[in-house]
Amino acid sequence: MFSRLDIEEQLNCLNGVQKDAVCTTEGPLLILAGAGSGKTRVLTYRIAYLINMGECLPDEILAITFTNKAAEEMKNRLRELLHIPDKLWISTFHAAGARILRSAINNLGYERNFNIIDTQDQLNLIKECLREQNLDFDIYHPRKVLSIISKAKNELEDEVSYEKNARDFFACKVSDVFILYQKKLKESNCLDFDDLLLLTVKLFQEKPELLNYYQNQFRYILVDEYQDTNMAQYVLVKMLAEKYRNLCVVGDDDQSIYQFRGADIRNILEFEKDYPEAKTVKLEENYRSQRNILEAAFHVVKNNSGRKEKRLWTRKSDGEKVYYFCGRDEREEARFVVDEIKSNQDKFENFAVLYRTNAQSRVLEEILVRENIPYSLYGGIRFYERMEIKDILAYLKLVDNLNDNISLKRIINVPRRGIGKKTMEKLENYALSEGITLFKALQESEKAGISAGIRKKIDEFYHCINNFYNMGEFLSVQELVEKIIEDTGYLDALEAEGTFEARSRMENIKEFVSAAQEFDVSGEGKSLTYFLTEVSLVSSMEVIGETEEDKRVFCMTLHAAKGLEFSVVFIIGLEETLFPHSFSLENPEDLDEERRLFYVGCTRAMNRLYLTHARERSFYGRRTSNLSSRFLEEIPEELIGFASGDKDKEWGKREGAEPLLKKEDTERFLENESWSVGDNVYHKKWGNGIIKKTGVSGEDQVLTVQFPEVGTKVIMATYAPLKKV
DNA sequence: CACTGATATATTTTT
DNA sequence: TATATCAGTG
Repeated sequence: MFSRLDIEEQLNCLNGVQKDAVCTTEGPLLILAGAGSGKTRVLTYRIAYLINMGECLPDEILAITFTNKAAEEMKNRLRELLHIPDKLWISTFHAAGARILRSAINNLGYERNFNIIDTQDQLNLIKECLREQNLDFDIYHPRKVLSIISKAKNELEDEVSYEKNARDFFACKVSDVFILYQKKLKESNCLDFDDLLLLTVKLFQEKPELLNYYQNQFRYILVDEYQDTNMAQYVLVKMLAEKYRNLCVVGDDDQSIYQFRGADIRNILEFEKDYPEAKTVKLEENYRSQRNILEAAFHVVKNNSGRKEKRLWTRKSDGEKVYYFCGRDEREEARFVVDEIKSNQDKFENFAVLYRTNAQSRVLEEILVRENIPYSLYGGIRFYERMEIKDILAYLKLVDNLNDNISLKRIINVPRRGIGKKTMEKLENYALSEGITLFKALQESEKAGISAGIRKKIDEFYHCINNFYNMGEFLSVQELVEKIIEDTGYLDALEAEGTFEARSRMENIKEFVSAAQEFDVSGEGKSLTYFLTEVSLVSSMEVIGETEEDKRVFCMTLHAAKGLEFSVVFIIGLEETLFPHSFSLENPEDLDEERRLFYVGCTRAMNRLYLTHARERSFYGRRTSNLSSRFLEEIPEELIGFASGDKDKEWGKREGAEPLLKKEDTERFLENESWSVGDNVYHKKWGNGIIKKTGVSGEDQVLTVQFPEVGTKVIMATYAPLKKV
């Protein structure tokens, strides 16, 4: 424990406003924290202050972050400030909801060992419901229906109240799907992400004594990224904070970038209306970026309507201008980026390349590989979303929760057991008519009218799962996983496949086993249920590619970059229809969100910012040429410098998007695509190989490549996912 | 029931 | 481009 003097000393590293934000512990407090204004620092110090001043005990604080990563980071920082870290409730809304529901969801007719399904499973379930309702996918687009349902849930509308409000024909049909979807979830004892919030609120509504319990426990509540909360989260906070009203929310309306997901910016704009006694603190001093960068970002975001008036300032100098580059196509753009990184004598880890869509990373990656630059790619397919991992998880989920029809259906024929569509139909019908779970129905497959041969297979599967279930108690998660991949023949099946892909799957499974082991060691006898919860909620942005410790260039979407900072930032693909994205062009509100996204991107940069675009790029197979992004035009000309060194070119006229590079410059970036016999190459599907022969067919270069794993293949160099090693 | 190849189709961001 | 779905065959 610190003495009062220690605390004051600790607070000396904060500025006056920050100190104010930390020390105003009682009553509602709104902290408007601009980008780079030391927000995280304020939050962690506030928590440390509360505890060290003896205002409350660690478990009386609830701190909500937007991502698991942010929660982790906050915990780590607090570990340095406090000696008693682990009792704090620091988590995302969803994790907090899951934790509460784990102890009390039986009040809502679910069991405590519920499973959490991810977006993919959600979509499959929606499709299943649509099929059962005989609804045409072309009219009732599954993704669309899912997003309607998800949106409803985030606005605390469950299937019952949605049905009441459904007015037109379409909504009525959606309502039917909603009801069926929810029924299936409940039968399987599964929750989706939205349920974690919706059901927590419901629980509190139906069991006031429970709400009361938590209200008493959480004397101090902090919510980070408040601008990105949705209605369900807003209500949840409001309920919990009602008793003590010691609610501190931190946010920046200019950085609200999740409205597409139901975040409601009004939550922050109207905080003062909800809590009239609230105090507001503005953190406007930016400690991160040089002035030019800040100015450029400001001049873009100021065009948004309905923002809270504010302007960041910095003590730093103007710094360099914002660099601009226009490439001929996306490869030239990528080559420019890589070239700049190489010619700067800076460390790789100081660079970040940000883009609007994950698809843009491919070209970039290609060039980075070719130029031998270590990099990390964030996003894309996440570890726990890989097919093989989801399969193993489905086994675990089923073992942990035998009601889970969703998981059962996923793995009953994985690896192949000869239990196909027809058989499943019979089983499902039987289960439905008897009102039992699918797992139960397996036991009675004879009554379901299934022939003896297949029945044998079903029995085998049943006993296999049953065996896991019975042993589950005595085994660690790692042991259970190992037993599953052995006994089900999952590994054998992969082995038998013998392809490069199968081998990489086995690698991933190995990695999963060690993740399970890690859990067993650190989790101190925590249950399988706990493991599954953790895995379901952790996004764990995966790091793909060369992982030379931390010395690598970071590539990620603009969304993923929120909360991070880098010395040098590239924002690429600044073109109309890409950024701003085409889906946002019709609606001014969506356009504002794109603009905020741009703002977030710019303010990640400390010392240097590059903005690039390409005049032509292939979109989804098709070549398209785009106008340069309107965001570029919104930046005052005097803040812009030309990366190509050509200062005479006119800036920002979209009509006149003539080459901004001189021809010689352009040629510098032109690709020297040469393949020769003997080159070692890497193919996405077939792995490493060696070029045996080169030739030309029409306009395309044809390569004959020998792959040790799969034999010799003839490949079109222009199209194949091929890289030099 | 499993596999193949052809065709269509949509293509953002994440807990 | 990458994936999903479908029809046809083994």
